[in-house]
Amino acid sequence: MSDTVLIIEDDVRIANWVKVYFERAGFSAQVAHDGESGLALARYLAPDLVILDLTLPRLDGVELCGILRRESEVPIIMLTAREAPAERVIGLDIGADDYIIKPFDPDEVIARAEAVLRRVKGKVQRILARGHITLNETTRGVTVEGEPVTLSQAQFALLSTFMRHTNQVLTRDQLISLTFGHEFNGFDRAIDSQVARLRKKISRDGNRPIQTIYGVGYKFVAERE
Amino acid sequence: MSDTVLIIEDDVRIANWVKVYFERAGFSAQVAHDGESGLALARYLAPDLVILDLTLPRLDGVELCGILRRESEVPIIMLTAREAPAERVIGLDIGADDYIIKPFDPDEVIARAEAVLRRVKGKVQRILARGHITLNETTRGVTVEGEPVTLSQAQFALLSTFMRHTNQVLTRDQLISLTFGHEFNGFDRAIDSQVARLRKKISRDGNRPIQTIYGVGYKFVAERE
DNA sequence: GCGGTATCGCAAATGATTCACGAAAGGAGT
DNA sequence: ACTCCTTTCGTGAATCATTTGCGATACCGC
Repeated sequence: MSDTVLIIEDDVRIANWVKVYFERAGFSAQVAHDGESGLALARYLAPDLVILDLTLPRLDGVELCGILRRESEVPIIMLTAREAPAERVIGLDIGADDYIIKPFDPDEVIARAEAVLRRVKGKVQRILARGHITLNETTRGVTVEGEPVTLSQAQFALLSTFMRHTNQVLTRDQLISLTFGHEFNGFDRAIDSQVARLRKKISRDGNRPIQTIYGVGYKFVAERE
Repeated sequence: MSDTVLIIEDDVRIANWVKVYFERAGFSAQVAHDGESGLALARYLAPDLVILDLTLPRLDGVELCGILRRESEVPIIMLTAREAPAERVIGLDIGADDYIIKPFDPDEVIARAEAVLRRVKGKVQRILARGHITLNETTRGVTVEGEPVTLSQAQFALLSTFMRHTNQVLTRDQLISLTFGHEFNGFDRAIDSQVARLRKKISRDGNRPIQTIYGVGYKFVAERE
């Protein structure tokens, strides 16, 4: 399923040029040449991304950006004239996700578009909840029995690995490669320290989520005893 | 009640041409042909909008724009000669709300004028409030526990980014691209300085909204501890 | 009792903060 | 246009804080 892009740009030559590049990159692209038809098309198509020129006939790009923002969450990339910093700020303040200064490299447009799409799509808060522990990957917040706890980077990553493999026994090597990849500078017993520190922070009375499997490794369990 | 427009343009032909279009669009329009009489007329009429040529006899358009800006809030649209990017910046920096490059389509002038008027009149104050901090994007004012504080341009933009992503961890790279776009001249640790300066201004006893996430970045939180 | 595991503390490394300096930009007054 | 003053902001050094690998020792489970 390819993403559809709506390009609103009054200069026909530029519009088609950008369109071709988007299509070549696997997008489905549509073009509008003035603000009003752009708005109409945006409502009709519900595109995944809007490329919006700042200066447009019939309905200004800034205006249009504000309208689109109020009506949907669609990511917007503004095209601005070279050296127009004041308008740039306006464009961003009004809710555009990115902007590109003319004249631009079409490859750059594609790259930015993909970056914005990645960013916006990943905006859904990814929350893991197991038993009395929640882990929010967006806010990087961890909660134990409703209380927030603060974890270091490594501890957070380690807990994330554990929670993604609940009720599964993991050896130290598995923990290391799942959590840190293969760029870990310690021998496998360094994990013990991290597990100890993690345990100290997320264990509560009668609830020790990380169990030791003697001679094998560790297991994260969610149920209370 | 129709809006009155003051057109300050030394080329009599162009001035009248624009005047006719404005009147046809329902505006009441007046014309001045040099800077000094333009200034006098502006003071006398208190127009709702000024169309201002960049190059004027007796009193330069840039000068005039600055004077008008200091004396009132009247929106100003500059008319600039094609291929004068440096002057464009000056025009906007000096406080114009928009600019149009000659030669222009008169319909475009009307459209821009209406857009600017909508923007200025629709004094929808865009205010962000998080905890004890408020940020008014329209007036560019910031308040901490009811007290106004003054921030630099960059600090304001940075705080705005933080407040738009409350409770979300942002890396330095994210902060830079969200706040300044891709035209940032510094390496990523320059953000540290700005965060420090911003913290100094918006932190209060027992309330440090910008948290450090060691090894990751920063997080703006709204709650008190 | 023995090999595996927990706990603790330390020190090195990494990251963050603070401070001051200087360049650059903006503004005021002449 | 020129000068002087102020503000802003990136940079780097010094300082401070946190993290974390690792060893020593005590503790378990089998």
